[in-house]
Amino acid sequence: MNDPTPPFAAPVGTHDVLGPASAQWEGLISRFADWTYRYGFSLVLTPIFEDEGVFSRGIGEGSDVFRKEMYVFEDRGKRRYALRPEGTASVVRAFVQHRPTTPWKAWYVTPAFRYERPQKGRYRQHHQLGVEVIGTDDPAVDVEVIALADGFYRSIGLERLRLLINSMGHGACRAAYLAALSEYLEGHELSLCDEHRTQWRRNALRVLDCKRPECVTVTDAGPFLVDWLCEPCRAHFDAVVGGLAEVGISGTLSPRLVRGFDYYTRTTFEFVSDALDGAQNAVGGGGRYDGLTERLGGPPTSGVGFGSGVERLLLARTAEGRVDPLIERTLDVFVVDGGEGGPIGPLVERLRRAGLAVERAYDGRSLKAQMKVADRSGARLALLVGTEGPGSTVTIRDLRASESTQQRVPEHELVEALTDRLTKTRL
RNA sequence: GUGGGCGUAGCUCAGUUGGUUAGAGCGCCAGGUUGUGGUCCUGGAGGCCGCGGGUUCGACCCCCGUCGCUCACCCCA
Repeated sequence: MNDPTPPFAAPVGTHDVLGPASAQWEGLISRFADWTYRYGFSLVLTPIFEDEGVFSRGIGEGSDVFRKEMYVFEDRGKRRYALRPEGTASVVRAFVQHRPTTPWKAWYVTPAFRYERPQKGRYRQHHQLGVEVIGTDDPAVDVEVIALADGFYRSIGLERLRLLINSMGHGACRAAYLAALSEYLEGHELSLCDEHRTQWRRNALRVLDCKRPECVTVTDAGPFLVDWLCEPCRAHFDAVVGGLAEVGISGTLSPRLVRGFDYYTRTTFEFVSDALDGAQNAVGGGGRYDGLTERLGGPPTSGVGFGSGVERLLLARTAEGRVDPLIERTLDVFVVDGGEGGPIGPLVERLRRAGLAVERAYDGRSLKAQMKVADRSGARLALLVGTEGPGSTVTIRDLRASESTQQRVPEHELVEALTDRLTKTRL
């Protein structure tokens, strides 16, 4: 009973979600489920660990995530696995394995793991929600995915959002651009920042994403991918931007936006919140990955999707002053045992089976104590049973009204009476 | 990987230049007054002051180490 400090705590960079925070999570996730439903998506569940190759080939060995943030381990059968660092690669692997009819529209919410030092809005185990559409390169789908993200974000109260958008090209124009960029960087190697002076060859695109002034100066004067797009890629990008405008969504062309994973082709985008500061202002992002299925052993198949960090979204909501849980989780009735009737268990069960949200107290507490618990439970109504001896009537008491109002009701009319009162108190 | 800040009750925190039984508010429990909650009053439970070592007659306070939390840099959600 008098343990000093508990022997265990959640591991570094992980956290438990309970209390008011868990209501926010429940609300956020159910709201996201609503939005994906409207757009024709269905839920996909995949394991949180995969063969390491799913991620090394998927997100790319040149990505920072793979190089220094992967949670890899060997199991008892000496197989090398990795905890998923993001959502897309697993979903694409599942697509290749099961080959659902296309276009396949799947949504997910899942833990994701990055081995790095935790800080505000960034954890070793965090959670991501997102969608993927696999099996079409129609720019209308890019528009849908972005519109879904935008609509969902706004529905949870994020208003200070900006959409950044870019095209990474595909195939020949991407290759031609990479060659040009490499040639350019080679000539300006000495002017790059400390890290990229030696590392740029690993992944030249990452230099575009570098925020250090040395790199910015160099890349500003160099080639940008949007100027190198081939005709089909150009047309695709124009169709995406045009389609967004048609549905009333405006974005900013952001030629530096290359994102963290190697698999992106053509459309890439990111939503940043001006309510969050600096380095962690991205609340979500995604793009197209037209070569990813092949990398994972499938047929050439186009795909596009986006993902968002749940913790980051909640942080952004808070920063915008939104604390409401987005979902109603209020008890309808709290049953108080007056002690002079029979056991209240059967009555509580009957009400629950009738569809009401019902709670009660335990441990034989006093009437006063039960009323206190009832009050704090947030229930709309208290139901007092057995307060005036055994009988067939119970008392309904409104816990919300400032002037307490009570009504005695015969037990056989109880459900109707409660339903009736609840309808009134909700108005 | 690199730096800064912080570890005292379930929570938020006080704790005087080191000095005896370590405090407050909130929460929790019980009782009183409202027939029966919310307001108010009374009482109570709950702390090896993160952990280990050192200095000292004496350490929550000073020193060293350690673990943990947190914030920032890098990068990402």
